[in-house]
Amino acid sequence: MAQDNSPNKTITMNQRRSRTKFTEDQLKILIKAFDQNPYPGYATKQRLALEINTDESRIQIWFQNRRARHQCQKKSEPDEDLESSQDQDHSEEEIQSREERRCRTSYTSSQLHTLIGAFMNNPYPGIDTREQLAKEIGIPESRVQIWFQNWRSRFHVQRKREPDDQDSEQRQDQEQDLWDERVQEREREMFTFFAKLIGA
Amino acid sequence: MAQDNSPNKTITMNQRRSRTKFTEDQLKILIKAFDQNPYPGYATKQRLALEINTDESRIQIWFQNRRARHQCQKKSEPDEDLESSQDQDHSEEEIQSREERRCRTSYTSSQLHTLIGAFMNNPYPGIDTREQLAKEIGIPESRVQIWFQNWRSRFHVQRKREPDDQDSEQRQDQEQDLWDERVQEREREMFTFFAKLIGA
DNA sequence: GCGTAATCTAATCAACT
DNA sequence: AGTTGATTAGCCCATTACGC
DNA sequence: GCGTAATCTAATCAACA
DNA sequence: TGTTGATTAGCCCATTACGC
Repeated sequence: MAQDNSPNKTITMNQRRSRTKFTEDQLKILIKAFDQNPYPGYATKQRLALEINTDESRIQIWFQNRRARHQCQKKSEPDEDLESSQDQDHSEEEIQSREERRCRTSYTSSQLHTLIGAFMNNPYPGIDTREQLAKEIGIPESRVQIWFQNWRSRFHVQRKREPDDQDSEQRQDQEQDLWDERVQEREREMFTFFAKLIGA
Repeated sequence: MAQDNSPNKTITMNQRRSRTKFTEDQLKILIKAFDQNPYPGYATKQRLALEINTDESRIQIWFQNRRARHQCQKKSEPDEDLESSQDQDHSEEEIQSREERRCRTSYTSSQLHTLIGAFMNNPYPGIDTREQLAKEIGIPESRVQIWFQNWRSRFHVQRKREPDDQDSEQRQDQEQDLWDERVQEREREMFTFFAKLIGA
Protein backbone atom coordinates (compact mmCIF):
# COMPACT_ATOMS: atom_id res chain seq x y z
CA MET A 1 0.00 0.00 0.00
CA ALA A 2 1.32 3.36 -0.85
CA GLN A 3 1.84 5.56 2.05
CA ASP A 4 0.84 9.04 1.24
CA ASN A 5 3.74 10.61 -0.52
CA SER A 6 2.89 13.95 0.90
CA PRO A 7 5.64 16.43 0.22
CA ASN A 8 6.25 17.38 3.80
CA LYS A 9 5.23 15.11 6.56
CA THR A 10 6.57 17.54 9.11
CA ILE A 11 4.78 16.45 12.22
CA THR A 12 2.87 13.49 11.02
CA MET A 13 4.13 10.82 13.39
CA ASN A 14 1.74 8.38 11.87
CA GLN A 15 3.03 5.53 13.87
CA ARG A 16 0.77 2.89 15.20
CA ARG A 17 0.50 1.57 18.69
CA SER A 18 3.32 -0.72 19.69
CA ARG A 19 2.39 -4.33 19.47
CA THR A 20 1.22 -5.82 22.73
CA LYS A 21 2.78 -9.06 23.78
CA PHE A 22 0.66 -11.24 26.00
CA THR A 23 2.26 -13.76 28.28
CA GLU A 24 1.18 -17.33 28.50
CA ASP A 25 -0.64 -16.70 31.72
CA GLN A 26 -2.48 -13.74 30.29
CA LEU A 27 -3.47 -15.74 27.25
CA LYS A 28 -4.72 -18.54 29.41
CA ILE A 29 -7.01 -16.18 31.22
CA LEU A 30 -8.19 -14.56 28.04
CA ILE A 31 -8.90 -17.82 26.30
CA LYS A 32 -10.77 -19.14 29.24
CA ALA A 33 -12.90 -16.04 29.31
CA PHE A 34 -13.40 -16.27 25.59
CA ASP A 35 -14.60 -19.83 25.78
CA GLN A 36 -17.06 -18.86 28.43
CA ASN A 37 -18.32 -15.89 26.51
CA PRO A 38 -16.83 -14.52 23.30
CA TYR A 39 -18.82 -11.32 23.72
CA PRO A 40 -17.89 -9.93 27.08
CA GLY A 41 -19.45 -6.73 28.28
CA TYR A 42 -17.60 -3.73 29.54
CA ALA A 43 -17.51 -4.90 33.11
CA THR A 44 -16.02 -8.22 32.14
CA LYS A 45 -13.43 -6.65 29.93
CA GLN A 46 -12.53 -4.21 32.62
CA ARG A 47 -12.15 -7.00 35.11
CA LEU A 48 -9.94 -8.91 32.70
CA ALA A 49 -7.90 -5.82 32.03
CA LEU A 50 -7.30 -5.40 35.70
CA GLU A 51 -6.51 -9.06 36.13
CA ILE A 52 -3.87 -9.23 33.44
CA ASN A 53 -2.69 -5.69 33.93
CA THR A 54 -3.39 -4.09 30.59
CA ASP A 55 -5.89 -1.71 29.11
CA GLU A 56 -9.46 -2.55 28.41
CA SER A 57 -9.12 -1.47 24.81
CA ARG A 58 -6.47 -4.17 24.28
CA ILE A 59 -8.89 -6.74 25.62
CA GLN A 60 -11.44 -5.47 23.16
CA ILE A 61 -9.06 -5.86 20.26
CA TRP A 62 -8.00 -9.28 21.38
CA PHE A 63 -11.58 -10.49 21.51
CA GLN A 64 -12.31 -9.06 18.10
CA ASN A 65 -9.36 -10.80 16.55
CA ARG A 66 -10.09 -14.01 18.36
CA ARG A 67 -13.70 -14.02 17.23
CA ALA A 68 -12.64 -13.44 13.65
CA ARG A 69 -10.00 -16.16 13.69
CA HIS A 70 -11.18 -18.83 16.05
CA GLN A 71 -14.84 -18.80 15.64
CA CYS A 72 -14.59 -22.12 13.85
CA GLN A 73 -13.77 -24.26 16.81
CA LYS A 74 -16.11 -23.03 19.36
CA LYS A 75 -18.47 -25.29 21.09
CA SER A 76 -15.52 -26.84 22.83
CA GLU A 77 -18.09 -27.49 25.36
CA PRO A 78 -21.41 -25.85 25.74
CA ASP A 79 -20.37 -24.98 29.21
CA GLU A 80 -22.89 -24.96 31.90
CA ASP A 81 -23.75 -21.51 30.80
CA LEU A 82 -26.56 -22.97 28.84
CA GLU A 83 -28.33 -19.97 27.51
CA SER A 84 -25.83 -17.14 27.48
CA SER A 85 -24.40 -17.93 24.10
CA GLN A 86 -25.39 -14.64 22.70
CA ASP A 87 -23.61 -14.29 19.44
CA GLN A 88 -25.96 -13.43 16.66
CA ASP A 89 -26.34 -17.08 16.07
CA HIS A 90 -28.67 -19.04 13.93
CA SER A 91 -31.73 -18.34 15.94
CA GLU A 92 -33.01 -14.97 15.03
CA GLU A 93 -35.16 -14.88 18.05
CA GLU A 94 -32.08 -15.15 20.19
CA ILE A 95 -31.48 -11.50 20.31
CA GLN A 96 -28.11 -10.14 21.19
CA SER A 97 -28.85 -8.84 24.62
CA ARG A 98 -25.16 -8.63 25.23
CA GLU A 99 -23.74 -7.72 28.51
CA GLU A 100 -23.80 -4.16 29.54
CA ARG A 101 -21.65 -1.96 27.41
CA ARG A 102 -19.44 0.92 28.34
CA CYS A 103 -21.26 4.04 29.40
CA ARG A 104 -21.63 6.50 26.64
CA THR A 105 -19.01 9.22 26.75
CA SER A 106 -20.12 12.82 26.53
CA TYR A 107 -17.84 15.42 25.06
CA THR A 108 -17.86 19.04 26.04
CA SER A 109 -17.72 21.80 23.48
CA SER A 110 -14.12 22.60 24.14
CA GLN A 111 -13.16 18.95 23.90
CA LEU A 112 -14.95 18.70 20.59
CA HIS A 113 -13.25 21.84 19.44
CA THR A 114 -9.86 20.33 20.10
CA LEU A 115 -10.77 17.06 18.46
CA ILE A 116 -12.23 18.73 15.42
CA GLY A 117 -9.19 20.87 14.96
CA ALA A 118 -6.98 17.82 15.08
CA PHE A 119 -9.33 16.00 12.75
CA MET A 120 -9.10 18.69 10.14
CA ASN A 121 -5.39 18.73 10.46
CA ASN A 122 -5.14 14.98 10.09
CA PRO A 123 -8.01 12.51 10.18
CA TYR A 124 -5.56 9.68 10.80
CA PRO A 125 -3.63 10.54 13.93
CA GLY A 126 -0.95 8.15 15.10
CA ILE A 127 -0.68 6.84 18.61
CA ASP A 128 1.42 9.78 19.76
CA THR A 129 -1.04 12.35 18.53
CA ARG A 130 -3.90 10.44 20.05
CA GLU A 131 -2.18 10.22 23.40
CA GLN A 132 -1.42 13.89 23.22
CA LEU A 133 -5.02 14.74 22.51
CA ALA A 134 -6.24 12.39 25.20
CA LYS A 135 -4.08 14.05 27.79
CA GLU A 136 -5.03 17.47 26.52
CA ILE A 137 -8.74 16.97 26.90
CA GLY A 138 -8.73 14.47 29.72
CA ILE A 139 -10.27 11.54 27.90
CA PRO A 140 -8.87 8.02 27.60
CA GLU A 141 -6.91 7.47 24.43
CA SER A 142 -9.15 4.60 23.46
CA ARG A 143 -12.09 6.99 23.33
CA VAL A 144 -10.08 9.38 21.17
CA GLN A 145 -9.36 6.56 18.78
CA ILE A 146 -13.02 5.60 18.64
CA TRP A 147 -14.00 9.19 18.10
CA PHE A 148 -11.71 9.45 15.09
CA GLN A 149 -13.02 6.21 13.68
CA ASN A 150 -16.58 7.39 13.99
CA TRP A 151 -15.86 10.74 12.48
CA ARG A 152 -14.04 9.33 9.54
CA SER A 153 -16.96 7.08 8.91
CA ARG A 154 -19.39 9.91 9.40
CA PHE A 155 -17.70 12.22 6.99
CA HIS A 156 -16.54 9.60 4.58
CA VAL A 157 -12.99 10.66 4.86
CA GLN A 158 -10.89 8.08 3.17
CA ARG A 159 -7.28 7.61 2.67
CA LYS A 160 -6.22 8.60 -0.78
CA ARG A 161 -6.60 5.77 -3.16
CA GLU A 162 -3.55 5.59 -5.31
CA PRO A 163 -4.32 5.84 -9.01
CA ASP A 164 -4.68 2.11 -9.26
CA ASP A 165 -3.61 1.84 -12.85
CA GLN A 166 -5.45 -1.42 -13.17
CA ASP A 167 -8.69 -0.07 -14.41
CA SER A 168 -9.92 -3.48 -15.35
CA GLU A 169 -12.76 -3.65 -12.92
CA GLN A 170 -13.57 0.00 -13.04
CA ARG A 171 -16.14 -0.61 -15.70
CA GLN A 172 -19.01 -1.69 -13.57
CA ASP A 173 -20.44 0.52 -10.90
CA GLN A 174 -20.17 3.67 -12.88
CA GLU A 175 -23.19 4.99 -11.12
CA GLN A 176 -21.62 4.24 -7.82
CA ASP A 177 -18.55 6.11 -8.88
CA LEU A 178 -20.60 9.05 -9.94
CA TRP A 179 -22.34 9.08 -6.63
CA ASP A 180 -19.04 8.96 -4.83
CA GLU A 181 -17.87 11.85 -6.92
CA ARG A 182 -20.78 13.94 -5.78
CA VAL A 183 -20.19 13.03 -2.19
CA GLN A 184 -16.53 13.87 -2.44
CA GLU A 185 -17.45 17.21 -3.90
CA ARG A 186 -19.70 17.97 -0.97
CA GLU A 187 -17.00 16.87 1.42
CA ARG A 188 -14.63 19.36 -0.09
CA GLU A 189 -17.21 22.07 0.23
CA MET A 190 -17.75 21.18 3.84
CA PHE A 191 -14.11 21.31 4.71
CA THR A 192 -13.61 24.55 2.89
CA PHE A 193 -16.43 25.94 4.90
CA PHE A 194 -15.06 24.64 8.16
CA ALA A 195 -11.67 26.07 7.48
CA LYS A 196 -13.23 29.43 6.84
CA LEU A 197 -15.31 29.28 9.97
CA ILE A 198 -12.35 28.42 12.10
CA GLY A 199 -10.21 31.02 10.45
CA ALA A 200 -12.88 33.63 11.01
CA MET B 1 -38.47 57.11 -3.68
CA ALA B 2 -36.95 53.85 -3.01
CA GLN B 3 -35.66 55.00 0.28
CA ASP B 4 -38.11 53.76 2.79
CA ASN B 5 -38.90 55.93 5.70
CA SER B 6 -41.19 53.31 7.01
CA PRO B 7 -41.87 53.17 10.73
CA ASN B 8 -39.63 50.77 12.49
CA LYS B 9 -40.93 47.25 12.54
CA THR B 10 -38.76 46.48 15.54
CA ILE B 11 -37.74 42.90 15.05
CA THR B 12 -40.18 41.13 12.83
CA MET B 13 -38.58 42.37 9.67
CA ASN B 14 -39.43 39.58 7.36
CA GLN B 15 -40.75 42.25 5.18
CA ARG B 16 -39.73 42.79 1.65
CA ARG B 17 -38.36 45.93 0.15
CA SER B 18 -40.94 48.62 -0.36
CA ARG B 19 -42.13 48.80 -3.90
CA THR B 20 -40.33 51.37 -5.99
CA LYS B 21 -42.43 53.75 -7.99
CA PHE B 22 -40.81 55.15 -11.08
CA THR B 23 -41.96 58.42 -12.52
CA GLU B 24 -42.80 58.92 -16.17
CA ASP B 25 -39.53 60.66 -16.81
CA GLN B 26 -37.56 57.89 -15.15
CA LEU B 27 -39.39 55.29 -17.17
CA LYS B 28 -38.72 57.16 -20.37
CA ILE B 29 -35.02 57.06 -19.69
CA LEU B 30 -35.07 53.44 -18.70
CA ILE B 31 -37.04 52.35 -21.73
CA LYS B 32 -34.80 54.24 -24.04
CA ALA B 33 -31.77 52.62 -22.53
CA PHE B 34 -33.47 49.26 -22.72
CA ASP B 35 -34.22 49.65 -26.39
CA GLN B 36 -30.64 50.50 -27.06
CA ASN B 37 -29.32 47.59 -25.06
CA PRO B 38 -31.40 45.26 -22.91
CA TYR B 39 -28.25 43.96 -21.26
CA PRO B 40 -26.50 46.95 -19.81
CA GLY B 41 -23.24 46.53 -18.00
CA TYR B 42 -22.46 47.78 -14.57
CA ALA B 43 -21.23 51.14 -15.75
CA THR B 44 -24.38 51.78 -17.73
CA LYS B 45 -26.60 50.76 -14.87
CA GLN B 46 -24.66 52.93 -12.51
CA ARG B 47 -24.97 55.85 -14.85
CA LEU B 48 -28.69 55.31 -15.15
CA ALA B 49 -29.01 54.99 -11.40
CA LEU B 50 -27.33 58.31 -10.98
CA GLU B 51 -29.42 59.86 -13.70
CA ILE B 52 -32.77 58.87 -12.25
CA ASN B 53 -31.63 59.04 -8.65
CA THR B 54 -32.11 55.52 -7.43
CA ASP B 55 -29.98 52.54 -6.64
CA GLU B 56 -28.23 50.44 -9.21
CA SER B 57 -29.84 47.29 -7.86
CA ARG B 58 -33.28 48.70 -8.74
CA ILE B 59 -32.10 49.27 -12.26
CA GLN B 60 -30.95 45.69 -12.37
CA ILE B 61 -34.35 44.45 -11.25
CA TRP B 62 -36.14 46.66 -13.68
CA PHE B 63 -34.14 45.35 -16.61
CA GLN B 64 -34.70 41.78 -15.53
CA ASN B 65 -38.42 42.25 -15.36
CA ARG B 66 -38.49 44.15 -18.59
CA ARG B 67 -36.52 41.48 -20.39
CA ALA B 68 -38.84 38.80 -19.11
CA ARG B 69 -41.99 40.67 -20.07
CA HIS B 70 -41.12 42.61 -23.17
CA GLN B 71 -38.72 40.38 -24.91
CA CYS B 72 -41.17 40.07 -27.77
CA GLN B 73 -40.30 43.36 -29.40
CA LYS B 74 -36.58 43.57 -29.28
CA LYS B 75 -34.10 44.41 -31.97
CA SER B 76 -35.83 47.66 -32.66
CA GLU B 77 -32.55 48.58 -34.17
CA PRO B 78 -29.22 46.82 -34.09
CA ASP B 79 -27.73 49.84 -32.46
CA GLU B 80 -24.74 51.52 -33.86
CA ASP B 81 -22.52 49.41 -31.73
CA LEU B 82 -21.38 47.40 -34.65
CA GLU B 83 -18.21 46.43 -32.87
CA SER B 84 -19.93 43.42 -31.46
CA SER B 85 -17.61 41.45 -33.66
CA GLN B 86 -16.57 39.12 -30.91
CA ASP B 87 -18.31 36.55 -33.00
CA GLN B 88 -18.47 33.99 -30.27
CA ASP B 89 -22.09 33.80 -31.12
CA HIS B 90 -21.39 31.97 -34.28
CA SER B 91 -24.92 30.72 -34.62
CA GLU B 92 -27.20 32.94 -32.62
CA GLU B 93 -27.71 36.45 -31.54
CA GLU B 94 -25.27 38.58 -29.71
CA ILE B 95 -26.01 36.85 -26.44
CA GLN B 96 -22.40 36.76 -25.45
CA SER B 97 -19.91 39.51 -24.87
CA ARG B 98 -21.93 41.59 -22.54
CA GLU B 99 -20.70 44.82 -21.19
CA GLU B 100 -18.38 44.85 -18.26
CA ARG B 101 -19.90 43.61 -15.08
CA ARG B 102 -19.57 44.82 -11.55
CA CYS B 103 -16.24 44.17 -9.91
CA ARG B 104 -16.21 41.10 -7.80
CA THR B 105 -16.71 41.82 -4.14
CA SER B 106 -14.31 40.30 -1.65
CA TYR B 107 -15.44 39.54 1.86
CA THR B 108 -13.19 39.54 4.86
CA SER B 109 -13.30 36.79 7.42
CA SER B 110 -15.12 38.87 9.97
CA GLN B 111 -17.67 39.95 7.40
CA LEU B 112 -18.23 36.34 6.46
CA HIS B 113 -18.52 35.46 10.09
CA THR B 114 -21.30 37.97 10.57
CA LEU B 115 -23.08 36.89 7.42
CA ILE B 116 -22.83 33.23 8.29
CA GLY B 117 -24.20 33.80 11.73
CA ALA B 118 -27.14 35.67 10.29
CA PHE B 119 -27.58 32.98 7.67
CA MET B 120 -27.81 30.25 10.23
CA ASN B 121 -30.26 32.28 12.20
CA ASN B 122 -32.42 32.95 9.17
CA PRO B 123 -31.54 32.22 5.56
CA TYR B 124 -34.30 34.56 4.40
CA PRO B 125 -33.63 37.94 5.94
CA GLY B 126 -36.04 40.74 5.23
CA ILE B 127 -35.04 44.15 4.03
CA ASP B 128 -34.48 45.47 7.53
CA THR B 129 -32.17 42.67 8.52
CA ARG B 130 -30.28 43.02 5.30
CA GLU B 131 -29.84 46.75 5.79
CA GLN B 132 -28.70 46.13 9.33
CA LEU B 133 -26.14 43.61 8.19
CA ALA B 134 -25.02 45.86 5.39
CA LYS B 135 -24.37 48.71 7.76
CA GLU B 136 -22.72 46.40 10.26
CA ILE B 137 -20.15 45.07 7.83
CA GLY B 138 -19.90 48.04 5.53
CA ILE B 139 -21.18 46.42 2.37
CA PRO B 140 -24.01 47.62 0.13
CA GLU B 141 -27.31 45.98 0.90
CA SER B 142 -27.60 44.74 -2.64
CA ARG B 143 -24.46 42.69 -2.14
CA VAL B 144 -25.84 41.28 1.08
CA GLN B 145 -28.94 40.22 -0.77
CA ILE B 146 -26.91 38.57 -3.49
CA TRP B 147 -24.76 36.84 -0.92
CA PHE B 148 -27.83 35.31 0.70
CA GLN B 149 -29.17 34.21 -2.65
CA ASN B 150 -25.93 32.54 -3.53
CA TRP B 151 -25.63 30.83 -0.21
CA ARG B 152 -29.12 29.53 -0.24
CA SER B 153 -28.46 28.10 -3.64
CA ARG B 154 -25.13 26.73 -2.55
CA PHE B 155 -26.48 24.93 0.46
CA HIS B 156 -29.82 24.03 -0.97
CA VAL B 157 -31.67 25.74 1.76
CA GLN B 158 -35.27 25.87 0.77
CA ARG B 159 -38.31 27.28 2.32
CA LYS B 160 -40.39 24.65 3.96
CA ARG B 161 -42.63 22.95 1.50
CA GLU B 162 -46.08 22.78 2.91
CA PRO B 163 -47.27 19.18 3.16
CA ASP B 164 -48.82 19.33 -0.26
CA ASP B 165 -51.21 16.50 0.32
CA GLN B 166 -51.72 16.11 -3.37
CA ASP B 167 -49.31 13.33 -4.10
CA SER B 168 -50.51 12.97 -7.62
CA GLU B 169 -47.27 13.76 -9.33
CA GLN B 170 -45.12 12.14 -6.73
CA ARG B 171 -44.90 9.01 -8.80
CA GLN B 172 -42.21 10.01 -11.21
CA ASP B 173 -38.80 11.07 -10.10
CA GLN B 174 -38.60 8.70 -7.23
CA GLU B 175 -34.90 8.52 -7.70
CA GLN B 176 -34.72 12.24 -7.63
CA ASP B 177 -36.61 12.28 -4.40
CA LEU B 178 -34.30 9.73 -2.93
CA TRP B 179 -31.34 11.75 -3.93
CA ASP B 180 -32.84 14.85 -2.45
CA GLU B 181 -33.45 12.97 0.73
CA ARG B 182 -29.81 12.09 0.96
CA VAL B 183 -28.81 15.66 0.31
CA GLN B 184 -31.15 16.98 2.92
CA GLU B 185 -29.70 14.54 5.38
CA ARG B 186 -26.23 15.79 4.69
CA GLU B 187 -27.39 19.36 4.98
CA ARG B 188 -28.72 18.64 8.42
CA GLU B 189 -25.45 17.08 9.38
CA MET B 190 -23.60 20.11 8.12
CA PHE B 191 -25.68 22.54 10.07
CA THR B 192 -25.45 20.50 13.20
CA PHE B 193 -21.75 20.57 12.77
CA PHE B 194 -21.66 24.29 12.20
CA ALA B 195 -23.76 24.99 15.22
CA LYS B 196 -21.38 22.97 17.29
CA LEU B 197 -18.37 24.71 15.89
CA ILE B 198 -19.76 28.11 16.60
CA GLY B 199 -20.91 27.11 20.02
CA ALA B 200 -17.48 25.74 20.79
C1' DG C 1 -7.60 26.43 -11.94
C1' DC C 2 -10.78 26.98 -8.31
C1' DG C 3 -13.93 29.27 -5.65
C1' DT C 4 -17.61 32.01 -5.76
C1' DA C 5 -19.62 36.75 -6.84
C1' DA C 6 -22.24 38.32 -10.48
C1' DT C 7 -25.71 37.51 -13.64
C1' DC C 8 -29.74 35.46 -16.01
C1' DT C 9 -34.49 33.16 -16.75
C1' DA C 10 -38.82 31.65 -15.46
C1' DA C 11 -42.05 31.72 -12.10
C1' DT C 12 -44.38 33.60 -8.26
C1' DC C 13 -45.54 36.95 -4.79
C1' DA C 14 -47.56 41.28 -3.64
C1' DA C 15 -48.48 46.29 -3.64
C1' DC C 16 -50.79 49.65 -6.01
C1' DT C 17 -54.11 51.27 -9.22
C1' DA D 1 -58.07 42.09 -11.90
C1' DG D 2 -54.00 43.90 -14.39
C1' DT D 3 -49.52 45.96 -13.91
C1' DT D 4 -45.20 45.71 -12.35
C1' DG D 5 -41.58 45.80 -8.73
C1' DA D 6 -39.58 42.22 -5.48
C1' DT D 7 -38.28 37.73 -4.49
C1' DT D 8 -37.10 33.06 -5.29
C1' DA D 9 -35.21 28.58 -7.25
C1' DG D 10 -32.08 27.11 -10.32
C1' DC D 11 -33.53 19.18 -9.41
C1' DC D 12 -27.28 14.35 -9.94
C1' DC D 13 -27.61 20.50 -7.71
C1' DA D 14 -28.95 27.52 -13.19
C1' DT D 15 -24.57 29.69 -16.10
C1' DT D 16 -20.67 32.83 -16.60
C1' DA D 17 -16.59 34.76 -15.74
C1' DC D 18 -13.37 36.94 -12.89
C1' DG D 19 -9.99 37.54 -8.78
C1' DC D 20 -6.67 35.46 -6.26
C1' DG E 1 -36.94 10.41 18.65
C1' DC E 2 -32.42 11.93 17.29
C1' DG E 3 -27.73 12.11 17.51
C1' DT E 4 -23.89 9.62 17.98
C1' DA E 5 -20.82 6.69 21.08
C1' DA E 6 -20.13 1.99 21.30
C1' DT E 7 -19.72 -2.20 18.99
C1' DC E 8 -19.07 -5.65 15.31
C1' DT E 9 -17.12 -8.02 10.97
C1' DA E 10 -14.10 -8.73 7.34
C1' DA E 11 -10.01 -7.45 5.48
C1' DT E 12 -5.47 -5.76 5.63
C1' DC E 13 -1.23 -4.09 7.65
C1' DA E 14 2.84 -5.05 10.22
C1' DA E 15 5.90 -6.55 14.01
C1' DC E 16 8.02 -10.34 15.72
C1' DA E 17 9.48 -15.02 16.15
C1' DT F 1 6.68 -17.21 6.55
C1' DG F 2 3.03 -17.67 9.90
C1' DT F 3 1.04 -15.74 13.83
C1' DT F 4 -1.34 -12.22 15.77
C1' DG F 5 -1.97 -7.45 17.51
C1' DA F 6 -3.36 -2.97 15.26
C1' DT F 7 -5.90 -0.51 12.05
C1' DT F 8 -9.36 0.44 8.75
C1' DA F 9 -13.81 0.70 6.06
C1' DG F 10 -18.37 -0.09 6.63
C1' DC F 11 -20.47 1.93 -0.91
C1' DC F 12 -27.37 5.29 -1.84
C1' DC F 13 -23.13 5.73 3.07
C1' DA F 14 -21.86 -1.10 8.76
C1' DT F 15 -25.45 -1.95 13.09
C1' DT F 16 -27.00 -1.21 17.80
C1' DA F 17 -28.56 1.03 21.50
C1' DC F 18 -28.37 4.55 24.88
C1' DG F 19 -28.31 9.44 26.74
C1' DC F 20 -30.27 13.73 26.41
